[in-house]
Amino acid sequence: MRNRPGTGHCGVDAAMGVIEGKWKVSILWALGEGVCRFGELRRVLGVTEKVLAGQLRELEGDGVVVREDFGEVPPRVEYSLSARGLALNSALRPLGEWGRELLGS
Amino acid sequence: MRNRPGTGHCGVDAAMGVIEGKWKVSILWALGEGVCRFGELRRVLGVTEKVLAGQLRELEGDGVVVREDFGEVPPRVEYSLSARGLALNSALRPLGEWGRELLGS
DNA sequence: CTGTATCCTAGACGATACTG
DNA sequence: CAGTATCGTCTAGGATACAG
Repeated sequence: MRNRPGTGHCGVDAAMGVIEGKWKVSILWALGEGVCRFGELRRVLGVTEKVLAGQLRELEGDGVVVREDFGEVPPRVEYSLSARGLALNSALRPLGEWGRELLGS
Repeated sequence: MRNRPGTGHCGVDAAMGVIEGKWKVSILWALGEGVCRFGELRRVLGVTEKVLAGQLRELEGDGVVVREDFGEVPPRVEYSLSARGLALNSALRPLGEWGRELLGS
């Protein structure tokens, strides 16, 4: 969903652009628990390789996720949160509390 | 975008469900400035009636926006934020700051 | 194991016309 | 003015197959 309007709340829009994607916040959440391998992430979330790879590429491009390739055979790649990713997770917390209240009402 | 996973960060997911939609946060932002009529909103955002109406219905259904119909002729309808909507706007602020930092880097 | 390449579908969004 | 009704488009996401 590109082409977001820039009505003045630009910061939120920028953040939404980063978060947008069906699995992004789930990935952020999972990586918040600690480093995670591709396949592990895949199993936990229950998402196809193509989609997971895509979301990870975007998160990586936005600098919130770090990809580390160990260049081994068989392949071993680990994903983790960058400092920026950690900050994003924190910024998401109030929203999470708001949502939780919504659920319990 | 329904069918979000429930990996444990359920609150954020619930919130994302409410916010999801190209114009939702813009609407929230605009109404944060004060009460607003349908056409006014439409002009400010530059969105079609159909889409705006849809987004407003959903926000109303989620209890963050209040619709007041004055039953006049010609029609006069005003939209505003509920207490819950105000809280949502506040919960969005940290995310906005995170996004702003992202922009200025 | 960690991806990429194709193909396909649902649904969000937009353009336009119309109504009370 | 504040919508509803139709129709068309576009793309994110899913299924599947294949590759290094």
